[in-house]
Amino acid sequence: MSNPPIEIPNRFDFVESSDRIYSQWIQDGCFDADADPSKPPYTIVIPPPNVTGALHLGHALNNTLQDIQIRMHRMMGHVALWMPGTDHAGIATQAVVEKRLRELENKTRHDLGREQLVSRIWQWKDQYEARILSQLKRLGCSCDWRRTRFTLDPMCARAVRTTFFDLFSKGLIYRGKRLVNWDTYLQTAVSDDEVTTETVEGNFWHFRYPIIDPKPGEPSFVVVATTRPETMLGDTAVAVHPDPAGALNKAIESLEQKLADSASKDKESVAQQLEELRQRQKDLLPALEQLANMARDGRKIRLPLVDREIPLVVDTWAKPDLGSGCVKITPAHDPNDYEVAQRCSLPMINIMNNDGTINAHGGRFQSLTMSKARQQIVKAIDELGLLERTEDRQIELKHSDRSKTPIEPYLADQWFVAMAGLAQSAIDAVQSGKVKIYPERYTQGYIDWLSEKRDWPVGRQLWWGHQIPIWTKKYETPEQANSAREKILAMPEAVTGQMTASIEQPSVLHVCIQDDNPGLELKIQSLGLIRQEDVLDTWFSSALWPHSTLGWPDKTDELNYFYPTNALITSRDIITLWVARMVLMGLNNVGEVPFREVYIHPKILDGFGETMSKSKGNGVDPLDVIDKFGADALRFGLTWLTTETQDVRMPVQYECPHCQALVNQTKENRIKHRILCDKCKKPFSTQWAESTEDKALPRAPVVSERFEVARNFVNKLWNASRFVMLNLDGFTESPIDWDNLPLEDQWILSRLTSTTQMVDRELQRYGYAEAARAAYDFAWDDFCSYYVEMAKPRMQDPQAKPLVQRILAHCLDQMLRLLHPMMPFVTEAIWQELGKFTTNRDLLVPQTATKWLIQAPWPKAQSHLIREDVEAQFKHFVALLGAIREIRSRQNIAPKQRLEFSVRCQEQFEKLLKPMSPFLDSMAGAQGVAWGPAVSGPEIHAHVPIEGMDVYVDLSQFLDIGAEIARNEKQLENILKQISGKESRLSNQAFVGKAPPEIIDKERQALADLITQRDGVQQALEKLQAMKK
RNA sequence: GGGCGGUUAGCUCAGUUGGUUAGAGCGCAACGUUGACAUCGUUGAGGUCGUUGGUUCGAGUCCAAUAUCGCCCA
Repeated sequence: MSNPPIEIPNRFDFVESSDRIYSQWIQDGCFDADADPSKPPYTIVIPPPNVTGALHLGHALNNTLQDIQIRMHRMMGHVALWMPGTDHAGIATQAVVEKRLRELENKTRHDLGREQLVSRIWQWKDQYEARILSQLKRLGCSCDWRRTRFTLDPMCARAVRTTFFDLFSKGLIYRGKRLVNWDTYLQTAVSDDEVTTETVEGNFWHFRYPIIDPKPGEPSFVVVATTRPETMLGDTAVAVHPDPAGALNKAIESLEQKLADSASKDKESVAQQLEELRQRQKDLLPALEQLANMARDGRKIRLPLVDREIPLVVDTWAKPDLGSGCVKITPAHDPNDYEVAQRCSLPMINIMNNDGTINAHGGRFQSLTMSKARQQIVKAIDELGLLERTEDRQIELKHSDRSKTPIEPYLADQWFVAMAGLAQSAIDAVQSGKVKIYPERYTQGYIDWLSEKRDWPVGRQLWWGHQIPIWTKKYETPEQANSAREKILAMPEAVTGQMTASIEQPSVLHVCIQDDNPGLELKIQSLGLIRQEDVLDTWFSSALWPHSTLGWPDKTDELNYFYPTNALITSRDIITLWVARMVLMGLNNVGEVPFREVYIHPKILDGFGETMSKSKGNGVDPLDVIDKFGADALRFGLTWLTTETQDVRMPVQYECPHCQALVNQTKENRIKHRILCDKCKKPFSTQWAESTEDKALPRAPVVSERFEVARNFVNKLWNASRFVMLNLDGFTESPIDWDNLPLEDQWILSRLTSTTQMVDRELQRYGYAEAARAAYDFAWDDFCSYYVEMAKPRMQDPQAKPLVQRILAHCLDQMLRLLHPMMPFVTEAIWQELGKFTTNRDLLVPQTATKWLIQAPWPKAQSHLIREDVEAQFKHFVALLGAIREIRSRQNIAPKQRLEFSVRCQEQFEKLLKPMSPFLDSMAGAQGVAWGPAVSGPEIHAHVPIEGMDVYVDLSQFLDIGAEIARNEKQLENILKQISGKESRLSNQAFVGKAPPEIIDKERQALADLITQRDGVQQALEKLQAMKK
């Protein structure tokens, strides 16, 4: 099979090829993975993207890296399953839909009701899921789409119910009153992980609280300071430190220590703080001591505005070194105060409604928002003459990551998963090495976080998610609750383990039902129990993803074969939220870790080092990049950038839709609705466009020049392949005479083999950039710049041609395989073209090429082909070629002008390089006229000394003496610099005495070479200078 | 406050266990296009490796301090 008369275009048409190839893969079931005990499995579950919105560049990176592993392992002969799907992302998705509802229809979720809103969210989900999956397909992801899952689908729902029931039965799920982070905008609790702290300008208000019946000599009021004055409505105590003198002394001591340790420029401020504390010791301490005594004596305070009697208590939370030394205690609205209340048995008064307004406990401030109440309370306190002073102050304020509004700490009923045992199991899994995290430095954070063993608040006051399968009733007495419980546990459904019940002290009954069972639910409801409205935290269902997608709780063949999965590839911000929870849930449910390895990849930042996000306007849509550069370029570009230590910084540009000029994105223009092109001055719109006028303008895609490297590489590979195929006419499968291969063939096979080793090794250890660079360097430098160039003259020789063809075809074949995981489309397209010429081109493992490259065996390096001696010899050829090219360039000799050179060298160099003359001819337009130890340069020449050789180029026709003198002078200077460096090193007794002998020998040898070179250059210079005169 | 990471050419990044003259791509300069590729080729210019100190015969690499940027946790 050879020589079909076909035209190959000189560009890879990725637009035409990609969709066609992708659907052919699908058609042939190339991505399908079914349990096959005769082969090893390789499994990755996708980190399910949120259906909140479309994918961005970070997802493109994440999924490219997964696809590389999947494609490589598939080629290695594994049954490679990549499990796809999406995540319902409770808060995030509901928030987006609610926001649209408000903007477009001016309605709230309560106007619609639960059912209606959830149905709207399903519509949204359907739309974005489709979009996300099509993005993944355009990226080339080889997921087993038949298995696509969604965290809210019936299969995942069943896993959630089963898990919840199991944990509840084990007593690991409970309800309690806890202080939660309340998002007043979304009206739900959010976890600590969904909260960010920001520094804002605020105030510190100092209030006077009157003391009831002070004894003679005692103050008539205490001063407390607060950044949130409205919370005073819920104050239930004022605290003072039990031992103010001791606490102050301790603070002073630690500052003194700090003063001694700190650098001089910090000393001043530390000294100042110290002075303030000493002053405080003098001025304030006696009063604080007195207050502590008063507290012990049971003195009470009259809380202004609400007119409530509250105690003065002692607690170490009051810091004598801060403010007045006294602190108001609002247990229902501050985490620290909550702890004080528990220690001192104080009542907890909740003053806030779910929507962030003041409730009935706020008296006349009821139904004001917290911020309105703040103003009025400060005013009222001031009018009572109780406002001592107001300070400006920077305060740390928690914000909800979801709604970007300030968090109100709030006492609420909350469902928790008890973490102690579960967390320990997940710690053990990593410490024992059952789960390995790459790069290793992320391990500590994982362990630290789990070690806190904080119970996991799993309830969310949302409508979008898995509703908690618990039915609840509060009884009048514990006895009633208990007898109801016993009645339920005696029901057949409880006896058979479909249902269980527990008591929340003192008299609340909770019934948990395992499966979706409307009949049983009605039965329970008829007993007056009402289902919990809350849904579960999204991460609860995500935590089950590796086994729920494989069919758990059923013992499916898939679960048996594909679990534990091999690798999880994700981003560092969800190591705790997701990775840790998957580990502990996998261990709890299946009894085995969910994956063996976790690879944490870099994040993509914009040109200013900021994370990309839609809300900043600096995000990049992968489809824009794919449209402009092709999916292969996007993938290879991202792979190229995935180094171990660094995040990826990616400056982005708008591509003008009128003239295609690139306009740099800046912090200024990235928030604009319309931008004028720098070049054609015409306006275009951005993602922000709102007015009909702006929207009518064409939108500029946002792209990055950083994909040009990869786009160029795709082109290079395509054209190198094109060259090979255009030269395969008359291809025969003749056997190779391995023992008598020419140097260049041995060399390229050696390079190919090391490259194979490198790519294989690096990809298996997630060294993506290293693998990409190795493949790139081989293809571009070794194969294209040398081997293909040397093949050109050899092709003219009918005797040499068959061998060259075989080696070319072999190298191309192997290169395509190595590059396929990184750039699947172009390599597959070439594979199909190449197959038209020959399907038997693998020199090492004689085999017929598979129909699709995606199914081809992964190359196995045969290390005996690595020939360091050959590679070393080849370097001399490269040096000689470089020397001649350098002279050509310096002397500005026209490319078509041929020239002659001679080489003074040892015989072994002559033997080595003389046979390669044809290559110097074709690659440098130069002909060697004399070789050997006796050679001296022609009368008028340029001279370049290289290792072991003196190269002379006959310049009688071209010599630009000035240029030649300059070149030699520069070279001489360089050589002299090196010589003096070496001489001083070698004359250093310490070096000669202590350095290892091989290093010293190397230095001596290098020095001798340099001296020879120096002499040559000096002679040449003398000659040139004589000619000039 | 604690932890992690970064700082190397104009830009974006590599740099093995310390060992010749610190590399790549882009950008820049010069030359070049009828046979794989101008998304290309050849050649070149460009770096006191954030700062200071230490260990060592020898430090971009190891240690300490420091500056600065980013992220995570409190």
